[in-house]
Amino acid sequence: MGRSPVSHEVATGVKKGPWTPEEDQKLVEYVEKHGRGSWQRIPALAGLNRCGKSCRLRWTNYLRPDIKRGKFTDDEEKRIVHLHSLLGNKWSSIAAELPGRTDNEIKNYWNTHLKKKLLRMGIDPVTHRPAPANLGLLSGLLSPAGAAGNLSDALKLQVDLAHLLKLQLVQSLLHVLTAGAATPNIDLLHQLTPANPLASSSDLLLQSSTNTLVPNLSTLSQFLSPEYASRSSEPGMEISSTSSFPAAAPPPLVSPCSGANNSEITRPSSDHSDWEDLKLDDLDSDCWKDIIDQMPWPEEILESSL
DNA sequence: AACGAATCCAACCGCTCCTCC
DNA sequence: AGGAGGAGCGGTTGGATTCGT
Repeated sequence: MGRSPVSHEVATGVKKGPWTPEEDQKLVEYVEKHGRGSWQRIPALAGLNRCGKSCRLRWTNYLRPDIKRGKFTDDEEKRIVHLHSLLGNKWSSIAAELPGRTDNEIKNYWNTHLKKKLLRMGIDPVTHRPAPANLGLLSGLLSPAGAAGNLSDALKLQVDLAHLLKLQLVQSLLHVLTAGAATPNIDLLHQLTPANPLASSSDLLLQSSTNTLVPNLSTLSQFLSPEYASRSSEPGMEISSTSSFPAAAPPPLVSPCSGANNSEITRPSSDHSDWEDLKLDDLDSDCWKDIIDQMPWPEEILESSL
């Protein structure tokens, strides 16, 4: 496995390629006895003909005692997808949320399994939005030329697209509320609930595990939709404001790098189907103008996906 | 059974970031 | 302030393994 051990003796005499069991043993024994210290000095001190970088990599990706080996569980898969939607290719940050897994392992698993899985589901693994090809198909069917085909299929797809855009709209709303800042836009949050007795700061905001403030989706959802609010309190439907995600967390449809601070996981998650239940039609208050102004319009959403 | 294609994943490379002086 | 050196990160490579014909 890996690279061939032959012809990797560079001019410096430092060995490259796969590690032998003897080398592994030397490194493990040294680190267990003396701790990590300086990786640059470890090869000489441990009696290894390797560069420090190679030792660090071998230790962190393979020899570390707390490494969990074996297949990824469904829960781990979901968490990787969810975290990737928030953080992008920040493999070390993703690995930090999955005890026992290394960034290299997660990266490999993403590239070999999860990326393909998402593509099969029609989701773009980069943006976590529906794949461009699907959107193109849908928008094509909505045009007069496209509607010339099977009408019921076209109507069904039109409904799907409407759901899709509504979903994107709500995701964008949350993005505006949480985007790129340690604190959400408190003014907008208050405008959301002008006549709502619940609308105190403590009701609207929660403190996350990273000590940043995030919108309290439970309160907001009561304003948005009583039906949603009741469902979100059901077991398994709780909205989390911490970095511990619900088991059924879907891949959000927002871009992972669209202005949000990647170092902080502050965006709450919820179940896909719940978003579709949101009743945007019920909302006719002027307070939405500011929020809508900050959102990408559907055309822009489509353009950015195509 | 034999062969080529596809897939997997450990390890390397080059770059950036951080710390120290 | 800025240069040097070390640590860490993300992307890529390529041999081993598995799959398909």
